[in-house]
Amino acid sequence: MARNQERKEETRQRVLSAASRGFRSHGFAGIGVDGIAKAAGVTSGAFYAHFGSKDGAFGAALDVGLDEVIESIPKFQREAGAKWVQAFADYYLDRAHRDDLARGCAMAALSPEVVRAEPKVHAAYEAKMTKIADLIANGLADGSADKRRARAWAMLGVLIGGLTVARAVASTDLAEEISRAVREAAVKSAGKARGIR
Amino acid sequence: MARNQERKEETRQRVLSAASRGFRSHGFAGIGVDGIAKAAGVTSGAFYAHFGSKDGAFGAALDVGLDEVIESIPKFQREAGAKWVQAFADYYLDRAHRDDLARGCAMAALSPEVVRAEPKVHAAYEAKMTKIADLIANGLADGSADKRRARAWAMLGVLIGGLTVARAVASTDLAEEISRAVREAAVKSAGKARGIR
DNA sequence: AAATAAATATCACGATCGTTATATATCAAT
DNA sequence: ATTGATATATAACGATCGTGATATTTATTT
Repeated sequence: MARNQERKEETRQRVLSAASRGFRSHGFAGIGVDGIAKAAGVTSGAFYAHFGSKDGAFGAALDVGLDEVIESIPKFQREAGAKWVQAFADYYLDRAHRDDLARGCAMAALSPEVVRAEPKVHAAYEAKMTKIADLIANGLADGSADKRRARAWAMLGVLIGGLTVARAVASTDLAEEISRAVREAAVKSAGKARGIR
Repeated sequence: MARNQERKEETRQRVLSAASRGFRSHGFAGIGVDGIAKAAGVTSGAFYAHFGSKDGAFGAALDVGLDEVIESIPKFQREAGAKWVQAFADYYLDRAHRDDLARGCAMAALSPEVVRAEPKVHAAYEAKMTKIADLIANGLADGSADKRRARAWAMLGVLIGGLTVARAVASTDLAEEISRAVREAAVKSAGKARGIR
């Protein structure tokens, strides 16, 4: 029985990760259940054994995608100290991240899809995004808690919007120009930062 | 013959405007040709008489959507003078605009779709977005042309990203909190502005 | 080795997908 | 009134959509 559960969990992971990549690359409506299942090396039967519906798989993919952000922020705050905002912005607008839509940040790839999603997804998104903003605010110095969270939203906004525009333009040169401008603005919007040990 | 062309142009406008609303509301893959045609009160036959393909209709919708922005920026610069950035940001994050995805800003609704589009669409997007950034930069004071355009990209980024996040959260209260933060950050990122007469 | 349970595959459903070919309706010009 | 052109509608194509029912394979227990 143990081997069985292991196998099932492994398949679940493969389907979930294929769903994450698929939804980020093609949007919710841009890929089908069969396409996700095929990318995971299974059929739609296995898909429905693990996730009750396409919406369910999207919710799960969104959850793990935002959890990745929730885990990554404190990591930057620990490793880069008071310069963590600059480090995070550098990573966020880096060419490697810009070019990797399938594995890139869930906030940028999935937020536009959440806009059109059912209420339950909005609620889950709100909970995770609030957590992310609070983690960021906790790594900022000076000002009241409210002001720091406002700066966190500003930083998130410019990173997400900037990455989207940089990805949408045609030329690498312009994408680089936008990336430079957005990195600088993110650091400025966040204001004084502080490392977390 | 004149009456015929008039009718045709009128139908074209109805289909184009239905396509604009449909793509903004549901994304490129989220609505079909039949759905757009039905919303315009015609059938897919008429759709294909005016636009050779679904991609063609998306390109046209993107064009007119970004042209709306290109026309609106100088209007704000004329009417609100040196406070035009604040006025634009206020409008952009206003509840009315947040709640109207179908008729809202094309940059916010369609940029994520352009990311996945064919190269021709990327090129058209780049041309229009460059125009928009230059119009904005022209309404900013101080600094070199390069610096002003960098501030324009920053302002665009935070507005687009901020609106997307505000639209995706569940509660109106949080959407308002984000909107306030983003408005302030947009004005700050743009720096000193100047009206255009 | 046989029986049971669980995981995955197969198949089929009606609906909709984007697109093309053809038919019908509407118009201007004769 | 009739012709010719043009705008739109109808119908059909194969493909894919999301999902449920059922069959088959695989693993565990007796």
